[in-house]
Amino acid sequence: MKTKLAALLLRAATGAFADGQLNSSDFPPIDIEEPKADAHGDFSSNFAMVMAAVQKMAPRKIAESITAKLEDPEGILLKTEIAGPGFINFFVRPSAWLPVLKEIHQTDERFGHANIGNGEKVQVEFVSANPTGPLHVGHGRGAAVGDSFGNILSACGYDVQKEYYINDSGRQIRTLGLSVYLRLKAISGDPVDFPADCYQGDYIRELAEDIQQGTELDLTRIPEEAAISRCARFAAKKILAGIRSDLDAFGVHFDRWFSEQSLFDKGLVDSAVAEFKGRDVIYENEGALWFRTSAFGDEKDRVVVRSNGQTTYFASDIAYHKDKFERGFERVIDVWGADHHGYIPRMTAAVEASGIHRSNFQVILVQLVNLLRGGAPVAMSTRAGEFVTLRDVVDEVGRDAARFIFLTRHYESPLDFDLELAKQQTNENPVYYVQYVHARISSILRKATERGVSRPGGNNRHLDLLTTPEDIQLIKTLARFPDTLQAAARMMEPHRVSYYLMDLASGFHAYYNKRRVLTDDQGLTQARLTLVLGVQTVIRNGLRLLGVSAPDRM
RNA sequence: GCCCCCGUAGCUCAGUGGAUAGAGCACCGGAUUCCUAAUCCGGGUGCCGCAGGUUCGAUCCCUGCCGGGGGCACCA
Repeated sequence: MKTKLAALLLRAATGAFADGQLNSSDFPPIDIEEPKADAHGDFSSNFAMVMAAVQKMAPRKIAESITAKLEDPEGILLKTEIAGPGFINFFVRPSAWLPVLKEIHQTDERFGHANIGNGEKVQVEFVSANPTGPLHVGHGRGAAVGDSFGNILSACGYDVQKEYYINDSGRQIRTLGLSVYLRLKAISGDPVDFPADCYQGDYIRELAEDIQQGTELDLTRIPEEAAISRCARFAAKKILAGIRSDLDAFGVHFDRWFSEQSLFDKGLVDSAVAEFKGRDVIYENEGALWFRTSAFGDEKDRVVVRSNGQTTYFASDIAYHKDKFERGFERVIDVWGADHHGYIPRMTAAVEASGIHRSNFQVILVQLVNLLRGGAPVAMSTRAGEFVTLRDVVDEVGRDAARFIFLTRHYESPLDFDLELAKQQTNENPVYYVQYVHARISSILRKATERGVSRPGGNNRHLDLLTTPEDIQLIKTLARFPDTLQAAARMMEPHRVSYYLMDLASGFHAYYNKRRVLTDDQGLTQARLTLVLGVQTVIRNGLRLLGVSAPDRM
């Protein structure tokens, strides 16, 4: 509808210029918006105001010239008005909305999808938690945001790959191995001191018990480094399996799990370092190798190989992101926790040094989650192993509620996640409010079948019986869905879909209380069944993008 | 000290440079012989943190300040 109106405006403006009514044919891009106030019509454009300076004319005067030339061959418009400082307001003929229902019926699960992405290859990397412990609630938020955003991009015509980067190499993994090893020794009675940086959760104890059961070898009696390394590999593998299963339970699936260690195994870290060294982007100072990130906007240079010869995680990250673009992704999006924001300049620098334009690398910084129970903070400490895991949360409040709540805030806002609230089935927990629409409509359909009412196709001839303001209002809301998805994709804001669904749900519930779907009038019943089927389809499509189920009964 | 995010109704939060800034919760009152009451309808709230600037127009963009949270390493 918006694109149609924009085309009409442009044609009218061109006509007005040809007639000498306008001074310039240098027209700005046409922006059509939906006014908040009904009195301002269904759509509105600031076209005339925006070009006032170029035309050297009063905005209202321009608007008059344009609307005078406005043609409406399809009869979409009831009227146009010039209002305020020069807005052109469009009032759409109610029946012009009806074809939307046909479109929903025809495109069904693809309704709302678009092709603004043009098949562009995009990678979304998210979660990527180190396999040193179970996922916590913050990871859950990143998972919900990354997964849903990936879904939305796919729906908008991007060729999306979702990837999880496994930090299965380096210092933290060794610390994990050491933690398990020391716990193992403690279990077998050796006196041990646990260094402060060791992990101490119950899961470490379980891992220690598991590894000893799984082998004939007494790991406390073999050389220490070998034992630690063995513990590390075992523990990382086991924890990663747990992470996969937790994400699976959360409804999050990755196209690829990318191992950091594989970069070393293929020599990609060494070759990246060598390449940048050859180009003098990496240089040596005080025995360490430094990446010249300051030449690309970072505040100072960063170490990639320490003076003891060990590479830093940054070194792997450089090789990893280089590899991403070499795999053909035109755009790479990383979803990180907000505590990593200081890492953005150096990563961007590395990408740019690799010959990629910095705008092709984007980071979504997801703010922290405060876990509450009944308003009181839940104390958590990763090192001490006292925390509520993502799995705990999903088990307690359910996958649907958890996923939806993570997407009811802009990701740049800190989120209070209250476990008690998440379990409540009130309007403060809107996932049920939205799902209830789907269930209610299923119920209407069951009732219709019971009464022997046939289910309408999209082409039913009775749609023009949908004439009440409530009918039209609901269809208008449905018509907004494609725009909502595109805005969510363009602005990288999946929460827009959640808010849209709440809005649609509110519209439907109001409709349900005011109008009957199954009436004595066969034609009207057919028409309204088509309408509520449309609502159900859009709810289902939206929820699917968010990874939330659409139940037929509640 | 430097960097990032936040500051909008009593609370939790939406808000794409546009017109009279919106929801939910909480509070009060009402609606169900009839498709699921996990629902709906009515009732009122705002120096959009403060001060400048850009603009025909700023909650939105820019600068400074105030308040809250997070981050600064040859850690990740």
